[in-house]
Amino acid sequence: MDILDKILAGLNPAQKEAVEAPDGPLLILAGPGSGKTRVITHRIAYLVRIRGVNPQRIMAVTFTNKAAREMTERLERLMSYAVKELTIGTFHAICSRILRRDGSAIGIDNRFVIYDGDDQTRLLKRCLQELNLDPKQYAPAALASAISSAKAHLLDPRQYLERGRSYFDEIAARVYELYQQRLRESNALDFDDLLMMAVLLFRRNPDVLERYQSRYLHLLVDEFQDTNLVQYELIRQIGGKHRNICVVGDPDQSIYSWRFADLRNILSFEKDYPDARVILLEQSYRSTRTILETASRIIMANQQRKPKNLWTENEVGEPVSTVETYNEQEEAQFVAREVERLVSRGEASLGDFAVMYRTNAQSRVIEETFLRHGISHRLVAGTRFYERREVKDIIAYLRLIQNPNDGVSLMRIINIPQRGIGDQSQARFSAWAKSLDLSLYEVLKQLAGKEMKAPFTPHVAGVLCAFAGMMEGLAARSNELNLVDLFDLVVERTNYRAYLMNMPDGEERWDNVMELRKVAEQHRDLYPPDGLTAFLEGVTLVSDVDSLEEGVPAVTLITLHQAKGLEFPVVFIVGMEEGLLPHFRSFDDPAQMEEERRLCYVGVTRAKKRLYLVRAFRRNLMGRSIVTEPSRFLADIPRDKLATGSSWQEERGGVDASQYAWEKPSLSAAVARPDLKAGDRVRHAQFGEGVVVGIKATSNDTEATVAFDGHGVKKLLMSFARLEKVV
DNA sequence: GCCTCTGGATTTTTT
DNA sequence: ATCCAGAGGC
Repeated sequence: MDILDKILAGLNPAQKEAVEAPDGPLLILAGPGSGKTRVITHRIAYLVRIRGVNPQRIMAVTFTNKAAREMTERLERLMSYAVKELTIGTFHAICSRILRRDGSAIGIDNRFVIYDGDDQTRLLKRCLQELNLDPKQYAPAALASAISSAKAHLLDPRQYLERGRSYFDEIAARVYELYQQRLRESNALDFDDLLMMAVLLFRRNPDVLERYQSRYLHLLVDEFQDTNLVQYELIRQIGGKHRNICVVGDPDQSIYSWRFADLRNILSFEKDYPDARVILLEQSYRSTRTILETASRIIMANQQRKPKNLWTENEVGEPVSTVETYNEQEEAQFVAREVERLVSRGEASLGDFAVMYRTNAQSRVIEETFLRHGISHRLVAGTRFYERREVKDIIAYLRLIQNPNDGVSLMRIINIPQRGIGDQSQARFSAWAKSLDLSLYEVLKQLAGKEMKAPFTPHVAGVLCAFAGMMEGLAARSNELNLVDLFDLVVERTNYRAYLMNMPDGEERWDNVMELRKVAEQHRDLYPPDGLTAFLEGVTLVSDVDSLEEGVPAVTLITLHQAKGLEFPVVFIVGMEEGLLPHFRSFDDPAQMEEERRLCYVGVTRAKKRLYLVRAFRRNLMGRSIVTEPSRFLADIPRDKLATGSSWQEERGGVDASQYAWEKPSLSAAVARPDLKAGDRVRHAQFGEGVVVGIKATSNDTEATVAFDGHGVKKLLMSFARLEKVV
């Protein structure tokens, strides 16, 4: 078969048009399941194999490493050679590579370390302390977000201050300035720096930019709707010469505005590149017609959007199931039983299922329930592996070896394992370094070399010297040892195992250290310093979805955000409630509310065959059980798409048992008290006497709303609360 | 300096 | 419910 036929085989006309589009800017607006990844990969194959473009001159940017990996794998099947020569990666990974290579032009030492969110918070707290600011008043998280915003908009502290409109902004600008100074001293970059510094590098060094511009003849960007201003600028810079910029995105799936993703980038694109060819991919191959129409109806309610006309040739499929359960335990049980039911009927296998939720906290009940049911599952995220204490400790040692200036890592491990350097000594140590205007490590080194006398007790001074000596020793060996041996040496010298084994969950923690060692083994073959660099970069720039393997026989538990770009035959979206989806935090902001809707849309469109929208009538939030309202998004689903005739519009808030869309989850302990009715007078052990205001039947219990004399209105479960009827 | 206890706050989403 | 910071005891 002819190569071109092979590349175009199975593509629809719009996809073909995108793949074969001539040079010049290209904007592809692609609905969910319309084959956008396919289009990008096939276009790359087309460029290389038909148009004869040197693969070294193509850059493809993805949102996650996983997407990059998948793209690479698909390309290997399509072109079998030269795939390694392509530049494929996330914005962060690509920028990091650029900065390692050329960052020296703006004063960045190529041994820089990358600070993750946790490191960033630690550093921010130190900055707050130094500025005598109260971390309660100025939450590190809020400051981190302000700084992140500044960087995403390419503002330095001064520019940020100029644009500031509040007292908080002023404080934030001051913190930002100090924070940035500390980063620089530590030879460290945070995630946002990677992007911002790359842009600055290009701005200040046209010759460097020119090198990249000339090299990259073609630039392809996935998930374009989630790019922010820096990323947009970066694309503009690198693609500026040849202007063969191909961006693919779906405005309806833009869910990262809190990371300063800006939908206007899509509009800007058409303005900045008026000659851009716009291609719409509207045929969807993923979901059943019912699911696709449900999704369309949900997203249609957004005001700020361009209408589009998604269609599919797929079968109508099963109706969407909306299910209300009593509480989150029952919600989880419903999911578990439904999984069991479909599996036992042979309709699906474990790997086909995904349970999606708005907040990570929701995963817990599901996980516990699955454990009890013996349903194997994999939790995307959980306590993230690379954020675990023991893992970060070892990483901190290795980072410090690579880059002695890394202040955050140094302070992290200076007393781990315990060396008797407590808070007091640590504070004195850093204050002293500051007064000498030396980096922390520099001070340590001089201390060890007896070049200065320290304002510490002899004991503390001795311990610091020993620590310095150990680090020096490790650093000295780092050039001759491969990464794994270095890893082992760090663990051995620090006696880290014994330290962990002293803890109650030491075994488990030690297992994590060994798991990390396995990651290190992947870089064993690299030349010593390169292995360390590659390893450290890898462990910082990974995301949780990256480790998600396909074909594992387990149910996937995942947040709606993480689920973007994935698909599953059977999807459960749990917590379809006001306050969760949409989340409370978006209630007062229409733009945010539209984003919540898009998030819901993303979730719904992940499903190929079956979709369940589940909610709990009661949910435990911050310790207290509260009564929920069905998500407003449910009201937009047409009746005929649902599993039963139940209509949320009519029954909003209603908890009549007959309204269950799916089979009623039945639990034991059903205690109905038909003898009790509104108006009855009752007595409760704690609240005293009151009047029954309402009675509601739930799936397995009865709930009474009682107005107590002097205790206000309470909702009580008849199975738990001992209510006595007062005659 | 370190460990333990208590009270208080705290939960959106993440490269 | 759980995590964290600060206080107080060893």
